[in-house]
Amino acid sequence: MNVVDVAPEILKLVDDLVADGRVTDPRTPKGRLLAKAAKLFRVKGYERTTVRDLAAAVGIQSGSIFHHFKSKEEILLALMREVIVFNTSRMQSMLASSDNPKEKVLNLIRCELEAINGLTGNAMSVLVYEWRSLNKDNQKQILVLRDIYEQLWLDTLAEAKEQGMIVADVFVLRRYLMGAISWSTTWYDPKGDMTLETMAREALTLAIK
Amino acid sequence: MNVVDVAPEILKLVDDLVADGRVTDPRTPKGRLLAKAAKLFRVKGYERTTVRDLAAAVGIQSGSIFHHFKSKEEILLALMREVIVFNTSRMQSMLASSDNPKEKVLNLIRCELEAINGLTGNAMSVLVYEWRSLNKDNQKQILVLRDIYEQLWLDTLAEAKEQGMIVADVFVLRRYLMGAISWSTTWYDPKGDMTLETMAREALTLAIK
Amino acid sequence: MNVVDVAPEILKLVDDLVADGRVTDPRTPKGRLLAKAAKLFRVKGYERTTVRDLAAAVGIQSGSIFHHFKSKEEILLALMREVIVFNTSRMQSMLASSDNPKEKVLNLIRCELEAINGLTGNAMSVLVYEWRSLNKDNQKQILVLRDIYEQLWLDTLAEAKEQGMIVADVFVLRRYLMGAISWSTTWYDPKGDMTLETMAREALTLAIK
Amino acid sequence: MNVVDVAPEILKLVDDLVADGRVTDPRTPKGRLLAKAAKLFRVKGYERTTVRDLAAAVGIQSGSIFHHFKSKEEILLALMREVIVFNTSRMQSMLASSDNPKEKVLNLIRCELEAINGLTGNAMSVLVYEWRSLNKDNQKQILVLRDIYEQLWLDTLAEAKEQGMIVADVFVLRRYLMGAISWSTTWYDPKGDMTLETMAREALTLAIK
DNA sequence: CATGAATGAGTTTTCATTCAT
DNA sequence: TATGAATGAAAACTCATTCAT
Repeated sequence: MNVVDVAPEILKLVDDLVADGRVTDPRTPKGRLLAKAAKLFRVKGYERTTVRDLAAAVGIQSGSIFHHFKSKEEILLALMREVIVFNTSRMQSMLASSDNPKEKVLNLIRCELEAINGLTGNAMSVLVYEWRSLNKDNQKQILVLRDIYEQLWLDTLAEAKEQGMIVADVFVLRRYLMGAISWSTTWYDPKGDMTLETMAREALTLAIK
Repeated sequence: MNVVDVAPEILKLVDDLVADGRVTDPRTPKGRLLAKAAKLFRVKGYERTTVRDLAAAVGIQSGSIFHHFKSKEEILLALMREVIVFNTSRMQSMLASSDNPKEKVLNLIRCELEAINGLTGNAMSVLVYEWRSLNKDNQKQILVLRDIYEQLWLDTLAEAKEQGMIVADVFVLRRYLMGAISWSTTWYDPKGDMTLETMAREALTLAIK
Repeated sequence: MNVVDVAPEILKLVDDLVADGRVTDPRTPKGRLLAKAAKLFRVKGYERTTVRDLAAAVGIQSGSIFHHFKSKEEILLALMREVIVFNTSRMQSMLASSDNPKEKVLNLIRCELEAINGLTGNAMSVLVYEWRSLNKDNQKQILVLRDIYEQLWLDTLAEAKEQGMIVADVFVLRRYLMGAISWSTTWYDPKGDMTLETMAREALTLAIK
Repeated sequence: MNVVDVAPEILKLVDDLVADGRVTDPRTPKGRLLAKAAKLFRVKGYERTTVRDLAAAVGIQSGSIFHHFKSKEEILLALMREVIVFNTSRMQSMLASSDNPKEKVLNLIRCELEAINGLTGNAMSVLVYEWRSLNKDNQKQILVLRDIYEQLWLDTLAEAKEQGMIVADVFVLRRYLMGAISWSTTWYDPKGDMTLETMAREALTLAIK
């Protein structure tokens, strides 16, 4: 939407996923709609965002929304699906870049903080906080994708624990970290003094001493 | 709702607050309505819970709700106000019981985990996740109460930091802890193997080494 | 709606069915809504009649319709259910009044002509011509009731055939008669010269020589 | 649509009418659209059939429909106009083939049963049951054509009555026959045991003893 | 002629809220 | 206080129709 400095490897990742049909091209009308929806759903909440709000945000008529998506819930679903797909891919490539377990955990934390507070922040917040707005079938669909994502975390934490870097229960630790990181969407200000890197290092000390 | 084993000091606290007019007596129709509302708002979400749902849950007609509360949002507001008032009081009395900073932090954690996953769990979840459903004025009202609550945390953490028990930034740490503990509402199962005490000790290791 | 001369035995029948909960009291708001719906659905067609039309016809707001019926289709369903129940009851009592097969057939014809062109004319037309507007489940429900009604016809025609009064195939004859009689809704004018009794006798000659 | 055995005189009739511009050539895209529309309008009803349904059925995009017809209602109108024109022509040539009034009536019945249950069955059903979907002007237009068609019936029945073959009122008889024959679209199964010829002879006994 | 994205007026339905009883 | 019928504004969604390409 804005001309921001997006790292070239991110642009490459998006292009690859668009080419695979796994995410919607953000330059198409449908992609722009998804971006605006993420923002509105995050700020106002899914239920309080009307289809008219969405349409107004992208400059079309409300009826035209349904040319792109069968229903309002389909928008939410697409949003959630694509944000997990993207961040899972991103995390996978980041994990590949290091062998050191501690570095790997730090990378996961960086990645998730970036996901929550960076480019995909709106969609990630929606994923975390609008879960109940999906019907059971759609929840199941997303759950499959989340499980893949979570397994990356659990495997990495287990590796660190084997090496004695972690004493806590891995499962509980992951849940605590998830809550801690997700919640940052409500208070972290990217324009403030603190960098995400500082945040990541603080978070690492929660997990690893 | 059910006859559960509630610690006598809790009952006493409720009675005191009821006497002060700071919380609604849970044995009155209005109190029962608040309890049911907390449950429904948490499970279905505030927006997706209709006034009819609420009325059906307490066995009255939807119109009768408005003899107790001026509007649906008033119910949400009362819920949030009372759950903070109650848990702030509770935390204050717990803090008074110890001088050891580490013990104090542990007590805060215990208290908040208990608040989120125990008797006031429904209302606490609603407080955390339905924030955007309040209008600006009501948000301001609740914010005043939350600030009092949060100050108890910040003061205690600052004390522990002074004594070298904490290296992290106190503000960031508190936010991380808040997210971690709040999020447990989505995964902690009181009927499972893990006790809240175990959870509390795990959480303590996030903060203090 | 209007003060018409309704035969006392009809009023009695309605009262009995109302008392059993099998038909809606036409004097209640819900009953008046059904009557207006029958008229509108017949004249404009079910699909072309909007809920707003219905509401305007009974002098309420469109939203209030849903206080009485869960959906627009529920109105159609109730209409169809009640008109069959009523006319089946009526036919049963008429059949009981004669032993002569020819007289019985004539009575069935009178009854159906009366149903189509008399008091229940609107609802009967809707029953016959708006069938496809019901979903499969609702069609099944009505089919059960229609089968009971049709069996009265088939049994009576079979009796007349046994006595040599009919040569045609009973099944085909019934279908032809049904079409002939139903279609009269499109052309018979109760205010014109021809009486329903004349119509009935003409119809009898189609069946019995 | 399929390669069915169509009598050569029917093909000839169609060709003549196409040459006159009175009916659309069924081999053209427009003609195929009309055929599909007839089917869909009959099965789902005119109102419940969307322009998208029509387009999908003929394998084009919904916008392209409007290159062939100015509006959806124009399709309905063309359908009705052409099916009457065709069946009127057919009836006229059939009437010419006999001098015997009884034979003539039988031929009319055969012709109408064939029209309702044979090749033009879909369009005929639509003509009979979707009447209210035309606006007043279009109704008037079709009415002119129907009157020509009906006059063939009335003249023939009047002739038979003069010869003492019919006792009933000719007008009422025609209406009854029309209803009886039209209704057969709802129950007659061309793949079942009964032939249309059997049906026609049964129908003849309704009219003539 | 064909496409397909967009329109915009219209539809059914929802639901917090009111108020006479 | 309680009821429950009614309100009315707003919601999601539909769909015939248009039009630039």
